[in-house]
Amino acid sequence: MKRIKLCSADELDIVKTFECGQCFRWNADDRGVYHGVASGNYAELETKDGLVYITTDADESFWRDYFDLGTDYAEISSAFTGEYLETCRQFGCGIRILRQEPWEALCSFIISQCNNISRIKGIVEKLCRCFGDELKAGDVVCYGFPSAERLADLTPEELAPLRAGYRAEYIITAAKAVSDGSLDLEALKRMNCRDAVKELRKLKGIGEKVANCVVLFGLSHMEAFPVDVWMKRALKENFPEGFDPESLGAYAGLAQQYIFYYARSNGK
DNA sequence: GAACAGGCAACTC
DNA sequence: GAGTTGCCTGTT
Repeated sequence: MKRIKLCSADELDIVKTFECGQCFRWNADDRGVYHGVASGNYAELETKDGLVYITTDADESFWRDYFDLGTDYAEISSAFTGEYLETCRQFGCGIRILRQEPWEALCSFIISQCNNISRIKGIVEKLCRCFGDELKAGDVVCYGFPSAERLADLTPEELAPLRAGYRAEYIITAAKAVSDGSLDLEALKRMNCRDAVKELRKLKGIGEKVANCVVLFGLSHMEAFPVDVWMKRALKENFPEGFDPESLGAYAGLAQQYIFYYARSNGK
């Protein structure tokens, strides 16, 4: 593996980005180095002297895209005005909206429903170990996210060891739809956000919240605005007269992530 | 043992 | 259409 200087720590705060609830396969070791897998590529990230370094076999261009480094977040978030949004933006600065694999995002956010992060991570990890391809990067052995094709033929009984509960059925339903072509995730990327959400919601077990997470984190629709119980609470407290995400424009999803991260960290 | 958790579907009025 | 309930599992 090679070690590359990726970007400045201002552009990418690895702690905030990996801990803000958008992804489930990145974990820090006791030295603060994050280890993870994306699209079958293993990487380690660390911050040193204001710079982010990445150790990986994959191309730098892959990771630049994954971390959305071509987008100027300072510029696009200047549209988030008002005291509260500015506080959230400042608090969350350095968060990147990861451009995750569509299928991985769909499957992961199905698992996320009514679940806490550590349990979600545990289930996703077991899913990869049981059904994903083994990957080798240097001395490290890890597992890729299993394809929809691989999961489509499984029975709920075969997924039972994951302890995903009633979500197992939803995973299989989604895997079948993706593998038989009735749900074309790449096509959803090219659709507008609202239609993509509508398509995803046709699947059993995919509601408004999960669909919005999938389009934001897996399909790069930055205007998506997932609202869960934390967001509901935060918006109610700070915008008692109501709040319209469309007022935030094409990058509402970034604002959502700032608000969410602030709410989760402060309880407000 | 009961209540609850980053949600959804099915059912009620 | 707004409100209620069961659902797997794990934690408190």
